[in-house]
Amino acid sequence: MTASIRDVARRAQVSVGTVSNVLNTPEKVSPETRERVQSVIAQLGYVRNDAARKLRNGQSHTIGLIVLNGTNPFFTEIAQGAQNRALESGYTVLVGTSNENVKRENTLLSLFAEQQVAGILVSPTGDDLSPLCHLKDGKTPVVLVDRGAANCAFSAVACDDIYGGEVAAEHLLGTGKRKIAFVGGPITSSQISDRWQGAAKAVLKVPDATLRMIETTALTVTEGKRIGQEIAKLPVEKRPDAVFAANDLVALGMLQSLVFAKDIRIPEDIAVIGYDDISYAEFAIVPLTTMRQPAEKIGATSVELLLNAIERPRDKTRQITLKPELVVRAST
Amino acid sequence: MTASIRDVARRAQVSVGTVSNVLNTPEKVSPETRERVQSVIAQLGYVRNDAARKLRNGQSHTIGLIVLNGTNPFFTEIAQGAQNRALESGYTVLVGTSNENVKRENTLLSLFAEQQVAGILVSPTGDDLSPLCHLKDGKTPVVLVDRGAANCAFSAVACDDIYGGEVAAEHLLGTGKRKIAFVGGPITSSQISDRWQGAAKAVLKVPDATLRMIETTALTVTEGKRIGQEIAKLPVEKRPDAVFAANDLVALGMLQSLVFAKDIRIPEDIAVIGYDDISYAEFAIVPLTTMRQPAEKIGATSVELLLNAIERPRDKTRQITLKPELVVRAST
DNA sequence: AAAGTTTTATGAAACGTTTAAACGCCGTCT
DNA sequence: AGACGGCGTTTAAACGTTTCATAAAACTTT
Repeated sequence: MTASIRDVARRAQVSVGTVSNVLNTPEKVSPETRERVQSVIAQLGYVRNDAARKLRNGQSHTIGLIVLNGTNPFFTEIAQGAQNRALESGYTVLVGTSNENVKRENTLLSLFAEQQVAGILVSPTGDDLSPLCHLKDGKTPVVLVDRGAANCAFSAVACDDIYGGEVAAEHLLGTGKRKIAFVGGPITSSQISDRWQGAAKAVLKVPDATLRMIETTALTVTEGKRIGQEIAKLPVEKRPDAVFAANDLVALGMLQSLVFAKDIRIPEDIAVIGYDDISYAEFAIVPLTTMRQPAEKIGATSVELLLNAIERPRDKTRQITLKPELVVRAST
Repeated sequence: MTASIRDVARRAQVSVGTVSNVLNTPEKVSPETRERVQSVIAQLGYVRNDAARKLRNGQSHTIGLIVLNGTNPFFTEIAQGAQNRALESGYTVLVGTSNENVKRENTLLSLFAEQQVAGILVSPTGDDLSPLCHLKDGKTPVVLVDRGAANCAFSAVACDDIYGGEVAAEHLLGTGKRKIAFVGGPITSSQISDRWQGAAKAVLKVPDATLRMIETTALTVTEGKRIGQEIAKLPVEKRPDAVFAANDLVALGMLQSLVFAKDIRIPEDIAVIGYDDISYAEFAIVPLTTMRQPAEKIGATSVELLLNAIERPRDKTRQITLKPELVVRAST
């Protein structure tokens, strides 16, 4: 149906090998032949068959990326950063969303394996990294995104969530707040538990400060809204005077409920801080104070590490940790 | 390096054909053989080589999607809807972002062609659909997303932007506003010019109402902010009393500038309406009135049409038009 | 028991590309 | 004149599947 390298060869009166050379190593072909072949290629609208190519030389120029949530701007920015960096080196990125679902993550993983991806970028859902180790043994490089590697089995671009949690809590304490609620979950995810730990560390340093955990089932706007409503229903003395939301989505949802509760002013009665600094945090109903994570940079750096691992498989794995940064706005 | 179907065959003491049958048509293989083969597959951790598979039977189960802006939630929702629907039918979606750049769009197009995608979903950047026609002649089905097909060359899932523009403007006029500014651009994009036309239609029906165009270079938050500042700088009598932003991103940016201008109240002095109803519109500093587009449904429907075209190439192309819906919030 | 039918397994060809080795040609050097 | 090297080109094998024609074996029917 579509023109193949053989059709081009016939039409240009050369062998298939020569056409292939025009495509891959043009300097090996004499100028006249090269031009003749190129004009036939244009004429026929020939495009390389990537499947045959991949099959022949065993590796593709595609890398797989698995994010936790395809609609969270934090992750779409990571994806954007990754794609741009990958494109620079002639790689394509296949993006998949696990929705924090281990099964879906594994489906994607085997899909990627079937595609013979050159490497995989993954923000893992659970604590169990064994499917990934399995892949690694099979020689597919893997880089962990937004997650530290417990041991040094993987290269990783981590974000210092303990530090981030600490800074966030310190900021709330610094504005005079003492009854802090941490809203996030499920706590099984290491990002969340790290942020919690960081916050706990900061709170311990202030004698009369307290920290409590309000657990969500997912880090979504809807969950944030729900928790916000519950807090608004509480009698005034039982309410926290500050909320540390585990990400901006949750914070945005909470803001929404709290703002419309009639006896709550933000930040005077309840201050709210989020995490990630998604683009919409700035435009929220009350501009949201948050811990900025350099999402694009995370994506780009991950690709960088992965390309490294692809090209020099014997190199040691590398762990890069990026620090979040406090951005103060009206909500605190 | 990695196990192939031949390794499996040898280990299971059968021919390669049989292994292939176990994989593709298990009912043709006797239960004992099948189990033996399957256990060897598990043992060896064998995964199909998709490249070889594609090569052999000429078609892949991948479809390509090109969106205008990978960070606009409207498009990420379309992508989400498309992926989910595609997954149901065993297809994978390759998502690319053109950033409204014709060159990048063509790069992606040829990338997809090399991947032998089964079909392409595209929200085209310019008015020139000839590269797409070219593809179509090459028998790759193409479906236009968020864009009507001028003639019937393509199937398309369009959104009735003229109607949307009209409803939006009518709403503003209905709240007593008379000096309306349309903020959007570049006007070359058909979505934008349709919305503008719709608005013009509504304004014409009201004798003392005026409509003017303020052109942006891109539909981004940054551009919205800039225009907002310019409007705030204008002397009061020259200001519009209502703004129709061509999408929510622009609206959000404008809101940001206008809210912090000291002598402007929203919606009393200036009302703002957006377009798309991205999830963050609801949580904006002033909850944003907007025209809701059913993004997920657009994605899912597009895939539906595309699968149809893939399976029955001779069928007539179909045009589906979805209508947006007015969502009134505090900004008007 | 022979002929026919169904079930199950095999073997080889083909998909389109890349690549290493081989080849022929021409000019240069001994 | 013969050997040598470069250059440009061709040839053929390989990559891992699927498919289809064929063969062998196991039942059914006369």
